[in-house]
Amino acid sequence: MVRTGLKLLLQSRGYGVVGEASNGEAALALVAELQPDLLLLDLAMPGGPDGLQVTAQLRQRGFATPIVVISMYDEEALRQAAIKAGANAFVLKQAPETDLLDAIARSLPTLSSPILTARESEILRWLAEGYGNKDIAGRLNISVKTVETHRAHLFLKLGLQNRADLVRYAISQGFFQPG
Amino acid sequence: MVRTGLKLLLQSRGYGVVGEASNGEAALALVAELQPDLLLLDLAMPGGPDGLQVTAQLRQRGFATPIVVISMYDEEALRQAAIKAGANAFVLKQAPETDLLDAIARSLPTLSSPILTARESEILRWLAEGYGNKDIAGRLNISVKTVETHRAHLFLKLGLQNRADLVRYAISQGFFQPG
DNA sequence: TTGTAACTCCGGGATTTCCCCGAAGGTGAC
DNA sequence: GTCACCTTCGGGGAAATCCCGGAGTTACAA
Repeated sequence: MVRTGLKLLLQSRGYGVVGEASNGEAALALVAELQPDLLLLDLAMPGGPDGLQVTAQLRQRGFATPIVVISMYDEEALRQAAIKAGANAFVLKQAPETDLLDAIARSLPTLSSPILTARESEILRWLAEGYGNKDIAGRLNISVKTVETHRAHLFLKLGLQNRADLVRYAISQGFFQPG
Repeated sequence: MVRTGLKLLLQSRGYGVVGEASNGEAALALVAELQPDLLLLDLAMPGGPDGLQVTAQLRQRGFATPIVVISMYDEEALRQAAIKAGANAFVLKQAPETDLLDAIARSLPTLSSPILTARESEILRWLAEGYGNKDIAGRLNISVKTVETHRAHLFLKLGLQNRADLVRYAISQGFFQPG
């Protein structure tokens, strides 16, 4: 449940979640299998190795995967232990989500999403809101043809096929909420 | 952070989140102020009254607000205490999100959305996925005209204007995830 | 039995919108 | 200068949309 919530949070900010594990054993196996760009790890896990041990294990096995550790307890000792074990960041569960997103962003310096020009982003918003090419052209005082060109570039850059994809992409990027 | 995740999870299923509180005091005040349709309550909260106490307090004050309690610990005594205090459901944090959604659905019996026929729901899915009328007609072995009829009915019933609205509606109803 | 209403299916025809092709001017980098 | 990119635009064909309209089925009520 909590994992699903976090997953949605991450997806809403444009991150893809390639795997989930409910315990330390599974986490270790999954990291080896999926080679993710980043690992989000809860210190407290049921049975088996806890977050600290998973972190240490991964580092011992040579994985450089950035690790962001989440903890329910705000104790300096825990923080230092996590960092010492090899974690890149330590975030409290009680902290606002911006803390987590900042920590992830800091730990993921090189990831980039397709780069859209200002005009393309603008038109993406309108398209995803459901406006037709003609409406958008009117608002921006350009021709329908120009809007179509930008739309085509959006499809190309984002690898999308249709407007529904565009809506989902915009939602996943946090442009707005579905409801 | 966790609250934001849960919020997204709920929103992705069509529920609106009208308020959030980080402790028991604030929760009590917010429920009185906002009169929500349902209260999602963590048993463990920092300082002040915990989830059990908040539940009991609300019932003593005459609030009939359905309460779904979330707990990290799978102990029968806790479950019984929560129910006895007046909670409508008890869900474990480790449980899959469907448990939470089921519990909420059970506690919110009277909420309804527009009634779609089987065919309409089917076509809504395809439309929201981004398929064209022609594709859908081919898949379902019906004519494009029929697809258009169902689409028109969907717009009428749901009060929507365009396909983007349809996508957002489908997402908000949990037909699929945006990402 | 006879409406009658809802669902599902389909067509014609006019209109609008979308989509794929190419292309031209401007800007900035090398 | 050349090259890449952004932004702008048009032609032409495909698709979707928006008006109508009707027909067969089921189900339920008068």
